Amino acid sequence: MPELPEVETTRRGVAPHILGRRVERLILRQPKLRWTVPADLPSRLRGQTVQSVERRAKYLLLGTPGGTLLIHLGMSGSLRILTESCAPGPHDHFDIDFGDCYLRFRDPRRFGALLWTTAPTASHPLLVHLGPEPLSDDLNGPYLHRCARGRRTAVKSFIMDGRVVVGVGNIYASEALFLSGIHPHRPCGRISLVRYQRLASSIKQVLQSAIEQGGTTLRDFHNQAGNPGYFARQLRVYGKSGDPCPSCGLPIRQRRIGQRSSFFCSKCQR
DNA sequence: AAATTCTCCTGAAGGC
DNA sequence: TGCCTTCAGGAGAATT
Repeated sequence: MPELPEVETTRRGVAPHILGRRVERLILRQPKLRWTVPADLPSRLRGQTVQSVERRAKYLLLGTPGGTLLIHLGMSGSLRILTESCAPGPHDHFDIDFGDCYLRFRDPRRFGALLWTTAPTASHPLLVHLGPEPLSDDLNGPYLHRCARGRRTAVKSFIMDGRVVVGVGNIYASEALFLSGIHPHRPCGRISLVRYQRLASSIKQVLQSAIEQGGTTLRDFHNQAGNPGYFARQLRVYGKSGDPCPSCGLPIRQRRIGQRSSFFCSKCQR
């Protein structure tokens, strides 16, 4: 599933193809996504020029003179650049036609989104309450420690809360907590500043190395095949229930925290 | 206010 | 082989 690293990889992959390009038309085949795409979006988008391709959290933001297009890949979404016509499959919900190339959105589970806003994106309801980007200096130990003060929620749910920090999905939450030796179930308000400093750098480390893997996907971005190696990430605990802990050898445990599968070592993580 | 539960959807995996 | 059930998951909305 697209995590922040893959959204960033997608951004870098599509940007050179669509920056400065004029939208000939939006072909909307399936408007029922996470939110129903307004029927007038194709007419609003026609003729707009893409001036910027940015990312905020897991949202892709295509800036045009008339407004901004927000795209979210949800659980199963992907964007591809097509340079020649290719018959759409059943889950190819929209194409943005730039004349000599298309940006095609595919999303089998339809948890993704396509939205349009004419207001500044920073004030958009979906973005305004978002916490800092994980790879920015705004995410640091003191910040997390301060945010967690007085709260009793499990630290894993805490770091997956987009109001605290964005882009830490279920997989990377387990990985970052393992790297920093913190038990995912520990109340977030009962963790020292020093441990939060370690957690902040673990989050950055795990996301940064995943972005570097995303670079592999980037190279054959045009391939039909999808994401070679994407699932072959060096995961230490995620999905490894029963496997030996890479550090101490005890079996990795699995438990649901906040309706999400969580993986950890009960000896190495306290 | 904070925390938990519900919801959208379909492909994959497991059971029989 | 194939049908049926269960589960996973991002994140906003609803509920407690």
